[in-house]
Order: sequence, then structure tokens, then C-alpha cells
Amino acid sequence: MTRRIVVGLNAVIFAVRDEDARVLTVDTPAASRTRGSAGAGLPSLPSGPFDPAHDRTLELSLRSWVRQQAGRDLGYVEQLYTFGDEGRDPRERAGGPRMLSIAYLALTQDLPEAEAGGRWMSCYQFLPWEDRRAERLPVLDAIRAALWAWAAKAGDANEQAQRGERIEICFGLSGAGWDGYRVLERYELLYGAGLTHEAWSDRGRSPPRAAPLFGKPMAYDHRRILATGLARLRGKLRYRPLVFELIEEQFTLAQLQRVVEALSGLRLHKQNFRRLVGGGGLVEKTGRIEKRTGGRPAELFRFRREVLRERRAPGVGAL
Amino acid sequence: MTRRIVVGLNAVIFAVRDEDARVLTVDTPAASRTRGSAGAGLPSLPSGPFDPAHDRTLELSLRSWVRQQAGRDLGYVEQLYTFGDEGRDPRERAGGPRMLSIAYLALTQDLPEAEAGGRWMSCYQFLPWEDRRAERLPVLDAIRAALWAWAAKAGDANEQAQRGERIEICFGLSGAGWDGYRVLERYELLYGAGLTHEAWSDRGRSPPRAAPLFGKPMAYDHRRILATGLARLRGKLRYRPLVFELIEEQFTLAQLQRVVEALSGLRLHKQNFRRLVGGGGLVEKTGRIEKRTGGRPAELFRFRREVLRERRAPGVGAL
DNA sequence: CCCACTATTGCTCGAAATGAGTATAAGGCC
DNA sequence: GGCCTTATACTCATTTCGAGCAATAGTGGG
Repeated sequence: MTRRIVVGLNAVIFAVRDEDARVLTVDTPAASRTRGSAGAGLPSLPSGPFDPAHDRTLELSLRSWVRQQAGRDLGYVEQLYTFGDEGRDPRERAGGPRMLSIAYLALTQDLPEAEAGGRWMSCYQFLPWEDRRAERLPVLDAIRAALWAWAAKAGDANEQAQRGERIEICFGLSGAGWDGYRVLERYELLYGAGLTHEAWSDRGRSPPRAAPLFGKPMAYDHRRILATGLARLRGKLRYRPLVFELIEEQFTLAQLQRVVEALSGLRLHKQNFRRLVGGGGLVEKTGRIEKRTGGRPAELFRFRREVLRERRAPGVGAL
Repeated sequence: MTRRIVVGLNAVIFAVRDEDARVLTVDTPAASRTRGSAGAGLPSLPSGPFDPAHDRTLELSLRSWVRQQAGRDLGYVEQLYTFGDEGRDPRERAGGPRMLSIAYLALTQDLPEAEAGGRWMSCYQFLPWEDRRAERLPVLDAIRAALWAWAAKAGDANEQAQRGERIEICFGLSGAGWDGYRVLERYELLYGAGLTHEAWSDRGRSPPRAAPLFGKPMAYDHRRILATGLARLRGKLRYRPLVFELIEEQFTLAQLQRVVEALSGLRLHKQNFRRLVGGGGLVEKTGRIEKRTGGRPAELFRFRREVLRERRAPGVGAL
């Protein structure tokens, strides 16, 4: 009845560079590696303790240890989700305390080359199926094949149909098409179908030979947390001007578009994007010009703050 | 460093009856009343302990004590937010443990007359400015007046402008109009302006005489949690078919519309609503007829599950 | 049986947003 | 200058959205 609870804070910190959505990772301390993946130094999300004696609020606590570890202040921060399933951290097993993690989403624009073993890695190494900017994505075909095989293995016809429906909705095979927002649902579907490393290592087993496993694994349930963060970010991009937290103060429309594409994992129609952000009042000209475009020089824009008063849902909607 | 943490679970349980959005409340145990409001038996949200020794997941924990207290199973449940600010629970003060609350949103359709002191209360008793179904809302004028007075009291002109902008955005005075989603922002603005009971009682003070205070108070920070829940519900209504968790299996379009109106706090154009849900494939005819309408009998509809495959964001969008 | 009343249902119409395409402008580079 | 590249300006058909008009099918009163 009086098992101890330890509360940790996790941060999913996003940045964009070189047309790539990146997340800050750290090396997992060897002492706390998961069993099934022992020896593999898996990346994990930055995390720190919540100290109930000193931290006045959860967010301040997060900001303070990130400042200490990364040597810089976070800009935009919002709470994501609290993860508390039994067994999500192997340190619980040996009669240890129950581990809760409160995850936060954070956005930053310049990438400080992180100290203390931190590394900026592309999100899409961990969730490769989420990047649909390329014309053809071989990994998606492989995933679909593996998922259909899993659906076919279901016990009764009813469950087969249910699995099929989930696959269609999650991976955009039905009339609705691909929904960039369903990042977490897709990860959980793959996990449930035994198509991620974590699905096996969490149960202390090693995957069957020749089993297809998709994406690089992370330690603990951190890939799930990353998926939660990316889903939230993509969702909110539609109706809040979050992009501007991730880009310099002045930018060309092409730069802005590339950042949005990197985050949404989709290619956008250039002229319509320009109409959307320009006509929608989301950005305004600065009058200055950027010449290093390779073609015609581009005008520099900045975020137009007044849009917050004018539009109900100022974002790059309809991804 | 080793202050104890107690984790509690809160539930914001919504239901709709008599064209009114209701939330399940319980009487606050006298032992743990807040100082400033001592004597007033304030309603609070149902809450229960999270027992790290026995509860495998947070959601199962929530479901189990709700089942015990209310004698029934919850349907739709989703995690809302984790509240952990110092001082949000007066039990922390006497050197007690740090209190964290993980809040959940739950939806249910039939209202069991709750046992154990539970009562279904209209949300809009606590957040009266959120119900804009009536033509003219005196409370809104009073709120605006009080907020402008607060803005005028700001130190420098810069802060005055900032306050003014927040007021305009939150209360729909600018071009963007009213955004039903910003429930929490509005509550926090009022709280910050000292226009709620809790703003004073949290600091152990009593409000100045003749200070306008809006909405019924709840215990602790539960009104903030309620606002968080209502915001989430309204937001999600737009792109997920959550309404159907709150209504009987078969319903007329007018009934459905009244439920949506109760939740969104807005009046909707009848014919367009019908087009939205019918044409959008969200509902389908059952063939049966409801005669007790007072006018022309109405057809009965049901939720059309296939819409999940067909549309990316099946909801009653654009409230 | 006709009529007033009520609420449902079907339809129209213009404004606005959306998706996709064509054309033109302004740099660098050979 | 001619060519390549990218930015920017317009066009056009389609869909969606907001708002109103009209017809329909019941009830209850005289």
C-alpha cells in the first residue's frame, strides 16, 4: 500500500535543421538498460527528476534541469501526457519504486550542439513511416504487408475485420487518406502487432528470426512518448502558430514551407501554401530580401502577431 | 529531497440532460477544505487515490474507483492533464506530502443518480460565461467591464496593451470572434484578474467588498480542471465523433443538435447542422420514427461507424 | 374537416475556402 | 544573351459554409 512513487519528467524537444525534424536524445545510462536490449546503447529522451521538495511547478522543474543539462533555456513548452503503466521502466522490477513520467513537448529554433552526450537525431529514424515527403516510400509497403499478415493471423473473422479497419484508418488506405495527426495510433498499432523492437524487449523476449521490425528503437517507452509529441505538434500546427517557434525571426516563404513539410511529413503545394500564410495574414513582409536562394531572390517575412486577434485558429491548417 | 509524493486521480465526467451539459460533483470532505472558503461546503470533482502497489495503469485505477463509488463503468475515458503546482491542495501546507493530480475526461450517456453524495451539476454554474446559447448574456457584459477595469489598472502602458489583447482574444471581441475552445484561457484570465473566488482563497485572503466574482467556486483547483476538461471536449467534438458517447443509440437530429449545442455553448443553424451530419455521413437513418416531437414526427438516426474510414476528421467541425 | 401551430425536411444562393494549374519575374552562371 | 533556378502573381473549377425560403407531416381546437 505504501510503495514509493518516483516522478520523472521527460522532454520531447523538437528543432528543425536541413529540412529535417529533429529530436534531442541522450545516451541511456548503462545501469538502467532494458533487459531485452542489453548491450545496445539505445537513445532515450532527456529526462530529469521532479523534486517535490524544491520544484514549485512541474514546468519550472523541467525548465530548470534542461537549462542545467543543455546550458540553455527552452522557449515554448507544453505538457504532453503522463505515462504510468506498470513495467514501463525496468527499474521497477526489482521491487523498486513505481515510476511515473510526465512528458513535455518543447520547441526550440537554434540547435545548440548539445553537451553531456546529447544528440539531435531525425524523428524519422525512429518513426520512418511518418515521413511521406518522398514520392515512394518502400518502408510503407513493407509495413502494410506485415500488418496485413498480422491481421490475417487473428483468431476469428470478427477480429480480423477489426484489425483490418484499424490498419486502413491508421495508414490511410481508406477514403479518408493519410492523416498526419495519427502518429501515436500508428505506433501503437505496430507495437501491438509485434512490429517494433520494444514490443518484444518489453516482454523480455527477442523477436523471432526474420520478423520485420520498423524504425530504430529507443529506450523504455520513449518511442511512444516521441510519437505522442509528434502527434501533438502536428495537430497543433494546424490551428496555432507554433511553426514560428522553430524558425528564425525572419524567413522566406520557401524556408517556412520546408519547416512545415519537415514537421508534417508531407509535401505541400507551393502556391497554395503561400496564399494560405500570406492571404491568411499569418506573415508579413519585412521589406528585406534574401538573395542566396539559387534563383530569384525571395522576400523575407516575419510572423504577424496581429493575426492572433483576427483569426480564430491561426495555423497552417488542412495539412 | 525525499518529500513524499501522493498521486491522486481526478475525473471530469460529463453527461447531457435536459439540454444541459452536466458534470459529476461530490461534496468536499470537511477535513480538507481550503482555508479561505472554510465553512462553505464547496463541490469538487470525484477523485480517488492512485495506488502504486496495485493499480497496473492509471486509467484502470481511475475506472476501478469510479466503478466502486458510482456503481457503474465509465465508457469513453481519456487523460487530460497532470496538475502539480505547489499549494494547489491545502493538505500540502502542514509539511504534508506533495500532491499531484492526474485528471481524466470521461463521457457517459445515462445519468445514474449518483450515490455517495455525488450530484450532477450544470457546467455553466461554474463557468457561466461559457454558455452563449441565450441571445443576450448579462454576465458577459459584467465580465468585460470588470476585465477592462483590471486592464486599466496595469502598471505601464505596455502591460495594459497586453492585457487588452488577452481580453479581446479570449472573449471574442476582436475579428476572430468567440472561440468555444478557449475555455481554460478564459478561466485563467479571470483567475489572474482576481475575478474568481479561488483567486483569493488560494492566497488565504478574502476578496475585497463589492469585488465582482464570477461563477460558483469549486474546491481546490477543480474549477480549473473542469475548464481544462470542457476545453478538451469542445476541441475534440470538432474532429472526433465524441457526441455519440453522450447520447442514446438512436436519436433525432434535433436531439443530437441540442446535445452539441449544450456542450459547445452555442446555437447552431438547424438546416446546416442537418447537412453537416447527414451529408457528412456521420449518421444514418434507422427507418424508425419518433412521434413525440410536438410537430412533424422526426426520423430516428444512429451513428454511422463507416465514417471513420471515409473521413479524416469526423466530427461536428466548425463550431 | 379546416385551420393554426409546431417541428422536420428539402432546396437555393452567394461568399469563402480549397486544390491544381499557368504565366511571369528576377536573380546567378555559362 | 541564353539558360537554369526559384519566387511570385493570377486563374479557374470545385467544395464547403453561412443564411434564408419553402414545403411537409404530424397535433389539437373549433
